[in-house]
Amino acid sequence: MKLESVVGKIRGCGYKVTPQRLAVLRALAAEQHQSLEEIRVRCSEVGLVTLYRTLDVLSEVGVVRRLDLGDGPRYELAEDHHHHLICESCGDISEFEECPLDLGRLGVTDFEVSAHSLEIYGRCAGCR
Amino acid sequence: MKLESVVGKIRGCGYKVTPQRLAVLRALAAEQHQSLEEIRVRCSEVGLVTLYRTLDVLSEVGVVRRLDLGDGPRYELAEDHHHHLICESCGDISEFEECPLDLGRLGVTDFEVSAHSLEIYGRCAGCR
DNA sequence: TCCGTAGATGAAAATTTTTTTCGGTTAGAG
DNA sequence: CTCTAACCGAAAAAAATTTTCATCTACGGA
Repeated sequence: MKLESVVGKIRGCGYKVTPQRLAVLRALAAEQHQSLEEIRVRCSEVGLVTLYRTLDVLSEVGVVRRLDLGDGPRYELAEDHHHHLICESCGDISEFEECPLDLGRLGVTDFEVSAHSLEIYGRCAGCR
Repeated sequence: MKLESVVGKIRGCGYKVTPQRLAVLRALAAEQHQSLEEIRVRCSEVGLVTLYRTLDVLSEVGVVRRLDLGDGPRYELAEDHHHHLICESCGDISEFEECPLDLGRLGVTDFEVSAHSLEIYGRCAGCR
């Protein structure tokens, strides 16, 4: 993701671009769907409270996506649209881009769809 | 859902059927996707700790499904397969049965799918 | 470039949520 | 009817998240 556009989004919402926010973004760029603790390790220079607040801000701005994959909350950069494959055996999480969703087949009217999330649970190749 | 089959599942996993567990089941039957607090109100005779443990047991047994729809955890009876429509404006949650998923189109091999969850976010009719 | 200020930061404390401990109780198999 | 593994609730502990508050800083405007 272009840092430039992220900075634009942050400023666009009236927030400031601070070293702490950049550090969190850098930490998030290292790996998708990290837990708070994992992120924290990657940017130990940022205080815990600030980390919570920063993730809130980045989520609000649309740069970060908050996930709930069964174990606690996880966070990832919202660069591309993708879904998750979660192995119930080893806990491994992987992504896939193909969206096997046929929204046309969804028999719902009167609802303006803005986003969706799909998680698939099962057993990964290694665990079978 | 047939109470009988639920009791069977609980016993089948080596758990006992207690008045508290039945009370929680009754509370869950009143409405889908309730928060812990909502459930608690509906079965105030069950201690908080027991409520946590009961939800764990019922989830393990497969009678209850734990949801993460953005705000804290929610629970519902796992009677039928369905997905959720979440209104980002008023927070209302509704269900739909039609599963617009074409798993065949999912380009993933080497993964044994056992379940999936799909949530659709947007604005409901009333909020538009 | 310098200033003023709205927004940001971190440490500590407060809250909220969830889990553990433990002594007493009970469902249900035999 | 008995026995015991499984349960229960209250209190305490631990973990997660939010609030408070005094101080600091990003950055728009002079």
